Amino acid sequence: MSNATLPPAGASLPGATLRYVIETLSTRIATQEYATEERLPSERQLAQELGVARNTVREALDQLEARGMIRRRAGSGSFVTYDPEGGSEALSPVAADTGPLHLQVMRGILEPEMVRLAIVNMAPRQIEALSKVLSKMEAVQADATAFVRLEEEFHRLIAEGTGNPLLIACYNLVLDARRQSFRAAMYRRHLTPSRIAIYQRGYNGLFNAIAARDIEEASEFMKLALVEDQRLLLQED
Amino acid sequence: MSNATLPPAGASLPGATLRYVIETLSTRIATQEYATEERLPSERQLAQELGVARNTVREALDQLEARGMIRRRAGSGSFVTYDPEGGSEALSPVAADTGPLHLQVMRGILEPEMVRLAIVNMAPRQIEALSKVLSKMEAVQADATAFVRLEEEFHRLIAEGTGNPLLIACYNLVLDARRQSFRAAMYRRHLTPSRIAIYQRGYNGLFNAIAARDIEEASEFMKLALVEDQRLLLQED
DNA sequence: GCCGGTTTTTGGTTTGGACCAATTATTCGT
DNA sequence: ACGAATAATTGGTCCAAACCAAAAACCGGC
Repeated sequence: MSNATLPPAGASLPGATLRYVIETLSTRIATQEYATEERLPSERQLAQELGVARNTVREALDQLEARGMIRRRAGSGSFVTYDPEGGSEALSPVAADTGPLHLQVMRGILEPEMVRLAIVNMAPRQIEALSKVLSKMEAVQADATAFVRLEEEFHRLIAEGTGNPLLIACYNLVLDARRQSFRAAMYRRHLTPSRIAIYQRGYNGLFNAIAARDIEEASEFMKLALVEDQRLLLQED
Repeated sequence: MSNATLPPAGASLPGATLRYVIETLSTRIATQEYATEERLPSERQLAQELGVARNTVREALDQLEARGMIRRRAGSGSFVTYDPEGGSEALSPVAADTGPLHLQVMRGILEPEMVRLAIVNMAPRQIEALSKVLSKMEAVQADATAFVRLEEEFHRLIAEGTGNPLLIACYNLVLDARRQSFRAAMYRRHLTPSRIAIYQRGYNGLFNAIAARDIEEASEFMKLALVEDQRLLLQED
């Protein structure tokens, strides 16, 4: 099973590696790729497969254990305790009862202002990180899952670009909810390659506006991306 | 490897080293050997002094930070936040590093839109709840602490009036930060009775606009209240 | 004086390796 | 076959080093 998602290579931003491992593993658990009660690969195997040090894998497993998704037994292995049924949820309780419309409204409020703040606040280094994510996006246009994850990373970088801890915290909640919505949408096969191409164009324009520090243009592109997401998420079946 | 106090040598029990470091440091903090607000030695120094690796020191500091005993700032150092006196209320980590300006920016983004949404969404019952809080505010104008608490309740009701769980969650973070800022401001005696009267007038106007479902008017009153808070919180000493 | 750049210090992240203890699998003597 | 000794595997702990970015300290020229 090639579950290749975000290549850990490149080693761009601090915290990126850990997040990648956590995201990957928790997704595999949530999607039952590692089924309930099943034993997941040894830490050393995971480290090799994901191309990271065992220490990092352990750090990730620590957090999954804290979330109650796995349980570890020395000498034996790590076992999935998460069960998609039975009311035990692994995702943030907020995201759980946030509908697509709620999400859309909140993004409409936050994102345009967020870009404005980011533009006047981002360091060149952060803009470069943004561009790196953009390149990765072009490279994975065939893989909708990977694309959505990179989109999220892109947005996260913009939020962090504002340098406002409160805004970052709030937007993390938004991203949680967004991830939730997109899981459902992708399951319904709404994210087609042609759509991805449209998105890609939007992000390129957004990035150029940011790099050029063109506030109004960036804000407009942000709104456009939102409208596109709206089409995708609120689409009828 | 010579140690000053409790040498971890001898028994090589698992976890002994970490526990030793945590015990040592938390004791030093509890006994005010590292006083409140004071900066404690750098991780590298501590590692050398205690005869352990920096990794272990960091692990220990992680736990002390989780307990709310210390707070770390990259490039600056680790500082004792533990205070043997005081109500010992743990504030959210987000609120901790959110400055007054960050808070103000975020409120400026959220609140005007929030009122709009609330107005078109609030049930009569919720409006009545608002009015009750308003009455209580008039009754406690002499008590600044109580007044601020009621203000928070007023805002929370508006947020809940939107019926948007995501927005509510975000705004809870904002309120956390606000509480934090106001603690400092009240300590500096900036919230005088005459100021409270001004606030009260603003809230009355805001409520009337909401009750009349006048969106623009309410949004304006909300912005006004924000400006007043700004005067209070960003005031020079 | 004081403002801007450079250097140093400090926490943050990741890697890689070594050893330990609990568990499981394997092998061997009878 | 069977059970005990043994080896291999797995998570748990700790160490050492390298590099990054944020903050602070420093320093030279206007």
